[in-house]
Amino acid sequence: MEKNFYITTPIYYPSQKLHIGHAYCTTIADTVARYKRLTGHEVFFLTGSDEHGQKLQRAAQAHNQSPLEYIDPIVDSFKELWRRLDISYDDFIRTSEPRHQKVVQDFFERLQKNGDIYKGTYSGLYCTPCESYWLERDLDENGCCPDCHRPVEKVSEEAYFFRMSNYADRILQYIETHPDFVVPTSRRNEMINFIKQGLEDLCVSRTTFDWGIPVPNDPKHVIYVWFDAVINYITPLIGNPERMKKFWPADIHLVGKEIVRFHSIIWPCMLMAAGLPLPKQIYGHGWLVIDNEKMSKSKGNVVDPMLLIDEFGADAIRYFLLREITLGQDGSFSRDALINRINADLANDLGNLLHRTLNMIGKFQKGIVNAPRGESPIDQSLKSDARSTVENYINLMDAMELSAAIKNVWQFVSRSNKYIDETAPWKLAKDASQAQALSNVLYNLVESLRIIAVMISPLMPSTAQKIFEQLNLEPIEQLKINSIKEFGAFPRAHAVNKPQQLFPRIVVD
RNA sequence: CGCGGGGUGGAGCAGUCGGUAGCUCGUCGGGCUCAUAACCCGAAGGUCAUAGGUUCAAGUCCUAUCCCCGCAACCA
Repeated sequence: MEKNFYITTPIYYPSQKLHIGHAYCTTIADTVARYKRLTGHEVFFLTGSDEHGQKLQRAAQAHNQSPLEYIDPIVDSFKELWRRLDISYDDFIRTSEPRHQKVVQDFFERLQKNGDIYKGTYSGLYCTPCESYWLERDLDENGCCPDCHRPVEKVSEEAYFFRMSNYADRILQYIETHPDFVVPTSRRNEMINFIKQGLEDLCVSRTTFDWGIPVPNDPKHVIYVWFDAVINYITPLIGNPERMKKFWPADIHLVGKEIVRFHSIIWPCMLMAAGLPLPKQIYGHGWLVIDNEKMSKSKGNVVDPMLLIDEFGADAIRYFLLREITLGQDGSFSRDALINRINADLANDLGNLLHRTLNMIGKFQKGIVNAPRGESPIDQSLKSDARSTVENYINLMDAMELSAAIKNVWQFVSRSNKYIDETAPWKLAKDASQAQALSNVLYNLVESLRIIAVMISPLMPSTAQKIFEQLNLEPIEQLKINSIKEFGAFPRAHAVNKPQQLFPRIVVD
């Protein structure tokens, strides 16, 4: 069994604050990373920021700042968001860092030496006031610059090109022969179709601005941001042969559907040219849609994840994003749906299960979990459901079916609530001759809660820890999946704590 | 004919290899009293966008049509 696991998120562009969509993507990656740690993998989880390009240079100028003066606080806000969201990344790449620049320049030179990067002429439609190239289809209805609506002119300039056309056949064949390389299938089909339309060489340098990584030995050119950006995935590894061996090729590049192309065509072609192995999988997730509309600044419907965390807590947001939305498809986000999930699933089902269980142990057994002895058919059925839930959980998580895996856990939460109804501990408590039966029921409930807590720990790390604290168990941090494969590991003659609400119900007026 | 995705009870969604159409919320009725007005059980509600076709059998495969959405080389 492969014991190393490398997962990445896109590196986000610090031209504005991150929105709920970025949080969605990073939450998926974090949950997968935590799950892999739970199953005994050594995990490397990378995220970062993509800091070059004309757009950022302009934004900085507009604020009368140098690019880094402008970018630094925004990148700090990224890191603050990830801290608040409990994102367990192992490294954070900033493409402006020297370690990255060096890797990019080395990469560029390597391709130059192979003859895969050559100097040519780029010709396009240029708007001088905006200092921007446009394609024919970008132009406004009068054939003018879409930004300033002034005429554009045809110009050409010297530029470097990556000989991507040479790799078109190979990447096409690779995608066709590796069904799991681009996921989901809809994206894979899209890529196959795209390549079949023909791949042109890619212009990989710019001279119209200078905020970027200089082309080696030709510093009036800077390297194209996408060429620069995708290389981030190997930056933390390539200088360290041991790490490289452990974690490259990456297991999953998790990306949004709109940039699948860069990751499943351009980046692999670059890797082939450099003689490096290709990542094992590009996973293109869907978008969050707000009230049936794409989220965008101009529509004013951008959702700020930080405000949501302030109001509802990180775990509730994480739960909602992963439970509500089928990975790979678009999903809708709304405040009503979020509150609904929190109340129904987190407060009523899970929170209340813990609360009523601990309350009964306090009331009926002075807060002590007694050793179980013997079992009824109902007990047996609960235990067998626990086992099959863990089994399904592992299968679904391994298949990246996060939503289905979580749903499966919640079926067991319901099962546990039903178990309380079936066994009616409050009746057993009134009959001294049923003391052992009562102990068995309460034991099975805390054991079920322990198992549930471990299963949700990749998804809701702090909730899982809170459950462990209330059960008075050791910290959950280092636990592995094996600890829940058998029912009955909960300690005996064990004092638990008084219940506290995990998720208060949210009252909507 | 640029490419792709989607149309499933009131709402939001799942549906693998074709084999009795499911889940959550909501609605209605019942049960319980340990619990966060929570929990458990039951019921109503769908000609699976439309029209054809293949098949013993189609939400699922094929063809055509209508509608919605995204991408198109800088928006997760």
